[in-house]
Amino acid sequence: MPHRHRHARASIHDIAQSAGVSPATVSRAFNAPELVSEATRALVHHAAQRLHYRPNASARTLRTQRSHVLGVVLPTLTNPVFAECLEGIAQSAAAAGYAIMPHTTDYHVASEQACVASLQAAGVDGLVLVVSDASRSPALEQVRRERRPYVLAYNQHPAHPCVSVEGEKAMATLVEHLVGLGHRRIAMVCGQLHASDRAQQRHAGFLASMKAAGLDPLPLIEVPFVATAIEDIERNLSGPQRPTALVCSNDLIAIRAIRAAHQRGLSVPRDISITGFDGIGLGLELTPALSTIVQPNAEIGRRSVELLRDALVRATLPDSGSSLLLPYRFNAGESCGLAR
Amino acid sequence: MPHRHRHARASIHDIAQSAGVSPATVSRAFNAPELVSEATRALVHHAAQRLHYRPNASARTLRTQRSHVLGVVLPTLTNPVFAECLEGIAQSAAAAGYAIMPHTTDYHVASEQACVASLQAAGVDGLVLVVSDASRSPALEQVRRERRPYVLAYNQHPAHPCVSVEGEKAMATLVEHLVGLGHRRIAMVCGQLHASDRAQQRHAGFLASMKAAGLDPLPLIEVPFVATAIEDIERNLSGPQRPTALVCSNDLIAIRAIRAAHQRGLSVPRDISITGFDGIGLGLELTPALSTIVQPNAEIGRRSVELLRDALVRATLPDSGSSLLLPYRFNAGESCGLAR
DNA sequence: CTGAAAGCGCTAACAC
DNA sequence: GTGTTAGCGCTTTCAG
Repeated sequence: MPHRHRHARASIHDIAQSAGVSPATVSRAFNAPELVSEATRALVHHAAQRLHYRPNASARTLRTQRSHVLGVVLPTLTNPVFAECLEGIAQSAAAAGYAIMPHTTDYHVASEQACVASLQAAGVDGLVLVVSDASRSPALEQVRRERRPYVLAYNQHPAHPCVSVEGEKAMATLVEHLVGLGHRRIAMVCGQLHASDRAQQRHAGFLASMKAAGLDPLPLIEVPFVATAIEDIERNLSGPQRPTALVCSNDLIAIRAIRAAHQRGLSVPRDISITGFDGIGLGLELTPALSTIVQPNAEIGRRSVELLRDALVRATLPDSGSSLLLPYRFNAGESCGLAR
Repeated sequence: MPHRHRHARASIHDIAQSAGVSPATVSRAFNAPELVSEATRALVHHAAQRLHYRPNASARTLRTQRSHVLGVVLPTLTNPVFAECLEGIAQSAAAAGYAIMPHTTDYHVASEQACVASLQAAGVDGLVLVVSDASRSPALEQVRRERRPYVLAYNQHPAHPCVSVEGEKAMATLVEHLVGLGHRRIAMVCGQLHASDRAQQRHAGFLASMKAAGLDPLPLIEVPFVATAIEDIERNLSGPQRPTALVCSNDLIAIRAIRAAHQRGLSVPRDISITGFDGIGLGLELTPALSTIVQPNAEIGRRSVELLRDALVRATLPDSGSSLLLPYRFNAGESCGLAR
């Protein structure tokens, strides 16, 4: 078979031969140029360019035990929060010379663990994770079995290195805003509460600030399935004691709540106020613009990577002491109005 | 230093020793079990389990010249279209035993090429790409320099293997819908037309079907920057000859157009009709729900991976002959109404 | 400043 | 069915 090797990639050996030096020198010319004389360095670089040389990543990884790949485990990319975060991760990883390998779990706890195992097998140098519940997570146990740095994004837990915002406090801001607008009958809407520690924290913040305001929260509205979420919410929007405000555990749910309200013939914010949480880019461009907590989603991703990279260069594991609480901001938006 | 190797990962050698067989047998037990007797297979698996053995990916890659990693190049994850597509890619890649490495280009053509180069260096087995313009793309030339399979997603070009929908035809559906509602003064809104072959195709479809309807298209409204898009659109919405319908090149722009209309005091769809394109999940849940072309975004990702995987198992390169045109559907939505 | 040699962990001929 | 051997492409002592 002719031309079998026509497109075979040049190896360090080929460069060495072509430049008339040893493979070791070629390696040095790239990885420790200061150890090589200017002349040979030029020789090597020319040969490399001529032959389109690219060092073979797996050979290097095998030898150095460093893959320069970071693993990422996220619930889904269908929620823009995580897509925005991943974009941040991708950016800062690329800037630091790392590639990323993302996996999505679709909120399945078992899948979280499988993703971690698969990434460990792939030999990633570190992990950024968004887990359902940091306090009891098989995935995190799996992570800790190996000596590899990891950082949690969005999760907030004293036993782990986390990059997050203060969800409980942020939620208080929303409730206070609504109370200030005269709302008294306020209900919270969330997905499956038990499936997300973030939702739980936001719920805790909701309860606490309702109490502080001397108000009784209306019964929690749980909408476990996307397909039926709008109807589920709608069902809670009738009767004389219907809520005048809905506090949603995230922006996606808020968007569905707005739709539910409209289907009930309620205008937002005139007849009912609705708040979100997350600050997805789209939410701010909607009409009405979402009243929500804007988290720095891309920044959460970027900072997670930075923590990892720091740990990697120092050959130390990040611990809960390196956790970061990033500032959020309240977007008044247009989906809240005076109670009537 | 004691315990230096306490957490070192077990190698195939360790398993061999522990099971009392040769490394080759261990390898076979995993990769070609039928070549190994039941008894030794059990022996090996027990040893592997005991020592938490995970085959080292880079060693395997180095040896077999197959990384089982697919590279992905996308404009951004901030547009849900691509996030949904990446989710599809991630799913089917995982199902087929592949990991993925995504890179984002933020629509920069130079960055596209850099991403490809970096993925090639990383040794990916194949590439899924969404490029700005398939007809003149340095990234694609870079790809073709190496003998690795690649597939374009969303791009539609006769010289490349593509997974896409018929953008031009789909756009006609939208225009016909508007014309059927009595609209005569219709304008198209898009980002930078020259920066995207998809926008160009949609624009061509717009022009063609306007012509077919015997209508003169209003001047194209280009909104190059996200930050000023809403104002840019707003500026085109006054005067007696203002458009009664806006055809937007994608859903994100449609959302901004809706906002622009509202800021001008125009109600959608009563005073003005607006169409999108893409079918992002969110768009269908908005109020008003977007009138748009729904592309099977996750499916586009999945099928791209399938094409790649087929090529990989057959050791053949996919060519333009394997291109796939996936069905789209028209979502009437609520953002279009009768012209008035 | 440069080269020789060993080996990272794995798989695939080839023997037996 | 199983073992032996060689080598994928690279980096890193160790000599010189």
